[in-house]
Amino acid sequence: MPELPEVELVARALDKLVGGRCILAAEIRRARLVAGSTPKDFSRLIRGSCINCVNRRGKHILFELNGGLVLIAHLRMSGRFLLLPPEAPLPKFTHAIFYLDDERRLVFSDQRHFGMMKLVPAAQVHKTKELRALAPEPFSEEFTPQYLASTLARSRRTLKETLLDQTKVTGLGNIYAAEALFLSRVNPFIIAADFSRRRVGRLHQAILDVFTESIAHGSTLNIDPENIDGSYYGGAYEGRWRVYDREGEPCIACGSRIRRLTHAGRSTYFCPRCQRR
DNA sequence: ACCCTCACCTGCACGC
DNA sequence: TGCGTGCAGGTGAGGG
Repeated sequence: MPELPEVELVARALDKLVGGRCILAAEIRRARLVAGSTPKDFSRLIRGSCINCVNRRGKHILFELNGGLVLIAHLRMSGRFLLLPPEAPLPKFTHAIFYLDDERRLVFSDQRHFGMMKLVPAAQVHKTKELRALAPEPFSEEFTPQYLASTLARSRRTLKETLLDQTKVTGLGNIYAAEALFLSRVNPFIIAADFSRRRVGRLHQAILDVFTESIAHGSTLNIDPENIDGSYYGGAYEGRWRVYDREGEPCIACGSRIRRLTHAGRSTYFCPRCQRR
């Protein structure tokens, strides 16, 4: 269920915890986890690799291995990386185990089975179907208000749908899209192409602000790979949502009741007063 | 190129 | 207590 801030924090934590470690062996327990490969081939390919560093692109985690391979992982809704000490039992829904050279195991567990992993040559990473169509990184120089304005101008879908499209803006999910729209006081149901160009700057800034704030506060979820007993919930940023999951509660700005509408198959939370069309 | 629907899974909260 | 229903933070395939 992670969005950009969670994935960023997971990647940073993994970089610190497993950067420099080597993978002695890998065990894939759920075949469909590894896209485009068999568990056997995947394990054979990754065995003996050392992890140079761990990065992020969009919501994908990139393990850069020596030997010219990159492991691309996506957590989707419920995927989680855990670093288990030698005696710790495997969590439920363990789909992959990487045996490291420090006696620990890096485990991928995923209740809803939506997560995926893929090994690709380093030179091909950004040409894979997973990464090649992604929009610019929100914190890159490319992601300017002008970029956002011209992207929105070409979409006939609503702002909310367009913001969730990773080829238009990368990193937003259902929570932070709602938060960014609220913060900039923009109505989620405006057709993107009809959105006033004058207001794009404020929306652009709000996107950066919700990401920055959440990363700084430790995100909404408890994604610490070393917190192997903890629940997924209980992240430091939890409870700081301004509109998400607050249906019927008072708007923090005006006191109106926050509304929830199902839109494009997903819940959209907004303040009917602050976010008028 | 764009946009829509459905599919992938398990668990949990809710109402009866 | 049990059972049915709808919902959950993400994306890709396949169709038009």
